[in-house]
Amino acid sequence: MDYYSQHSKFYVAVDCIIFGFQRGALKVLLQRRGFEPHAGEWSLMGGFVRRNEDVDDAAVRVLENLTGLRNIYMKQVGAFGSVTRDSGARVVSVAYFALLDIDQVSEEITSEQNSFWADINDMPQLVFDHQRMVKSAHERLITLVHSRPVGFNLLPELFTLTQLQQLYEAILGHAIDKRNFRKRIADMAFIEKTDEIDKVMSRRGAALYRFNRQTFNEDDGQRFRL
Amino acid sequence: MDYYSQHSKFYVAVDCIIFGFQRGALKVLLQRRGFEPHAGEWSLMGGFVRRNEDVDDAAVRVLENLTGLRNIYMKQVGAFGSVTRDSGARVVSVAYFALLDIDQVSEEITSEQNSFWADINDMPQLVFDHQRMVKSAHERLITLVHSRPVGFNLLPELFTLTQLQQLYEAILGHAIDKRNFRKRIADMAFIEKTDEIDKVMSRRGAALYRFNRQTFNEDDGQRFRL
DNA sequence: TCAAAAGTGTTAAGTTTACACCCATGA
DNA sequence: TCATGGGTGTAAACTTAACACTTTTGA
Repeated sequence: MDYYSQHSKFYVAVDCIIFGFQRGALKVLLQRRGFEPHAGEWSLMGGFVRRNEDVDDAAVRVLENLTGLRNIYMKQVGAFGSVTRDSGARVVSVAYFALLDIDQVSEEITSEQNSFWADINDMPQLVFDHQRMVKSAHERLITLVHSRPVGFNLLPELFTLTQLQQLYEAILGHAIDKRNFRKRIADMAFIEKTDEIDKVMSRRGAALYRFNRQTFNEDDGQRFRL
Repeated sequence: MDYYSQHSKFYVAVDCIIFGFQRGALKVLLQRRGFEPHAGEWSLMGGFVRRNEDVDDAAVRVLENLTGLRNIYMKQVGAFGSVTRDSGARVVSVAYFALLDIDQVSEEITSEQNSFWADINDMPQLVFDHQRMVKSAHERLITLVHSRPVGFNLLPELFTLTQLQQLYEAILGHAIDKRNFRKRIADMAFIEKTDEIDKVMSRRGAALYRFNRQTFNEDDGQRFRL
């Protein structure tokens, strides 16, 4: 008997905090829990880690199952390991957050999954410690967003400056001065104005912009800061 | 058979990145691994989570076992869950970092534990993914230190401004202008000058300061930023 | 008396904030 | 023609960065 086998084993799960942005609001994808205890209540999207699966890969798998999307920006939030966190069994859960373009998730798939996009400021009660997970994930997102160009993951490829500003206002939870915001954006060469015009949000039309990741990576001096 | 029991179980471990500060250098406490595989090689201080133990509590327990200290500042770094990370068995490990005053750890206990304080810039090779854990922990520490008064955990209760500056230089990895540094410190009412004088580091003697956590918490306007 | 660390201000550059009006368009 | 969202610049306040010499003491 080796040294390892004298120790206890645990279920290991992943839970995903899936962020989206819609009509000026930051949203989180929630799902009705499908098994006891607390079947039918709202929870994050989760799943158990498999025997031969990296924990990170389990999160990717769960996300793909529930949204149909791959290659999504994900980051680990941390492990939640209280003895009593899951009343059904001892489960250590690793939380991940994902940032995606809400329009890429078909309504078909969300209704099939019994899931819906809750406003982060108006969420139903969640099972177990999922509320805490959301809070941690949101805090991480706020920190991240100040120094890394991750917000673009929540927008379509082409977006207007108004959308971008509303996105940051939603994440940070406070208003931003329009002129100052646009000045800062103008200084970032990797946020490129395209020739396209969005006519959906205004009669006048707004220029559409694109985040150029390559320019961002290449231009050594490029930094994102808000 | 309930829904949980169809899933796999895993060993869950904690690994501690224990930071200390000594003679101008940021240090990490390493230990010779006591069991196979890789027995005798350098590793972080770790241990397995017990059946009825919170993961956070396991980290506290491991730290206390290996340093004799309690009530130490600790924060989770994250879970490391690659299938192949531990060649002995499938182990999901949750890393934590701790900040403590190196002088509080007796040399007796470190020699008994086969451990030593490695300079963060000159560490031996570590087993498994422990090097990555140290890197993540250090990055987290750098981020944290910019906005939270956590550095004091690495110093004795009374410290000189030179010590404090050297600490920040060691954590951040770059030199800081002495006058600018001292100006910023002077603006923080919660870093109090005491009547004590340190005569160890200089003939002239340097004023000893103290971090007053209460003042920091109470004074609502107080913010720490470096 | 000298070596070693402690202590101390000013200025210029850069960054951040506050703030209000005209523009283009479709209904 | 008017309602709606798009787009634009300047000045003051504040923050950061650069920089060099004097003090105290024990050996």
